[in-house]
Amino acid sequence: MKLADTVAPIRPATAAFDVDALAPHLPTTRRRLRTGQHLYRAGQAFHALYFVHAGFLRTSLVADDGREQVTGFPMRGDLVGCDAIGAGAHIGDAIALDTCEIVELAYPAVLDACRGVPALHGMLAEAMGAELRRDRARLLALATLSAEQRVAWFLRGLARRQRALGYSAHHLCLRMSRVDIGNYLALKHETVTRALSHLDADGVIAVERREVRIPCVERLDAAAGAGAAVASRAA
Amino acid sequence: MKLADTVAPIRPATAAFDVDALAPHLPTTRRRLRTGQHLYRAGQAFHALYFVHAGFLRTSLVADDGREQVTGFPMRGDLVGCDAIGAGAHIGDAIALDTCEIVELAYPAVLDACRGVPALHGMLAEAMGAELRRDRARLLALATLSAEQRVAWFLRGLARRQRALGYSAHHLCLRMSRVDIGNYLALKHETVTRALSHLDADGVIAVERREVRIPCVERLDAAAGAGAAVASRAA
DNA sequence: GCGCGTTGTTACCGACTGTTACCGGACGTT
DNA sequence: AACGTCCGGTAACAGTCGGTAACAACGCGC
Repeated sequence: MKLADTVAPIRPATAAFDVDALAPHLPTTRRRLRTGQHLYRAGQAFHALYFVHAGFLRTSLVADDGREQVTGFPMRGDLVGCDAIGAGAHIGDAIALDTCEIVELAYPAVLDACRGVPALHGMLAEAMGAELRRDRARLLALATLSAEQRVAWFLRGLARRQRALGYSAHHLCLRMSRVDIGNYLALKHETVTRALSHLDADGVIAVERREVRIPCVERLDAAAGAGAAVASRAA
Repeated sequence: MKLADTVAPIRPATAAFDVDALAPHLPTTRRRLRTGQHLYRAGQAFHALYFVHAGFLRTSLVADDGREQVTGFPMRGDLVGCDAIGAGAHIGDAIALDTCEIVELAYPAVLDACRGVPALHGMLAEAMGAELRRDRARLLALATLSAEQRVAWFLRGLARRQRALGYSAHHLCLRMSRVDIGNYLALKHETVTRALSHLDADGVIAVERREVRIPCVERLDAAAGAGAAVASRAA
């Protein structure tokens, strides 16, 4: 049975990591997570990468003193856990924001599987390269953008990913709390609220709790300011 | 001829990437860069990774509108250019801060070389994983630390890497300008100067232009605050 | 020597964001 | 229904950092 037969296959342009092509060469297991369940926790032994087949997660880096930095919100088509390769243990948590379908790829077995198939050869390295580019685009955004621009940049990124998966880019459902968004963007949750309210007042978006409507994507691009430029290339 | 015969070999604990073990299986070329010369520029076709055998560089991410974000200061033992894997072209500049000895590793040939030798199998993935962890530790530092703590955290990281390479951790020579440090830490150069002056006034360090003495590493750790905790694990 | 550009330092002011506080609503538990 | 908790929104206040400016130190070419 193919991995992606319950829903439409993920288009190559969307997924850096083609788990369907890999599956025949690697024994994979599927896991189902419910909201709030952990995929892994900081300190747990690292023995597998995880491919998100459906659902949304939140990944974080956890410091020794308990401080937490949200590193991303993986969704369908994303590969999770790469930052533990070479470390032996996971350096942060991964928690489900809603019901998730996860494909578990044993490490280092996944290396052998890629090795055996020329077409899959650089796939893992390319997926990790893409993750490096995303991290650095975010660093640039955090370093150069104001609070309001960062929030617009964040919404813009979510909308683009939704659109890449075939959904509408004009309506978002934020699975994460204001605190999570703030942690991701190096802001406090009050500031996130302020920025969302202001963008709403300006007519750029329409916010109601965790529902966001984006009438005009171009206006959101403009609100994200100059930082928008690099995201399109690095995404 | 071995690659590392002009100076002492790099200890395995220091270098995530063991270029000496790889060399017999891959035709490598050496390049020499002088201060100010570019190793690559944003937009150039990506066809090789670069291993720093000696010298210091500055890598950056360049946005479409020309804004630049410094992403790191690679030194002896570091692998440069990984963030271009899968992108086709380099996403930023790499410039020499002094005379550099660079080993050029053709891509994707380096994948084949690793594939042929079991011992080198996950080496590239592990080096990239380490880079991901460094990026995320930096994100945590930028998100949680004050300006002065960030500067202390930066100096502390430099000192640790110097010590790992066998040099003294009590004396640093900053190859990069205040502007570069500020860009790396998401601060303005005046703020970097202020932080350095304040740390000097407190007796934590002694600064004179680009020379920094660190009489007591523990005091620098303390000045870096809580953010110091994660760096040791993620570095 | 001299002028000039670059880099580094310090001071002052103001804007942005963090801090604190309080309130309301949604949700689950007893 | 009553209660507590979590999440979200708003407001007043305070602190940090950026913006600007002026100046000093150094390197460079003439």
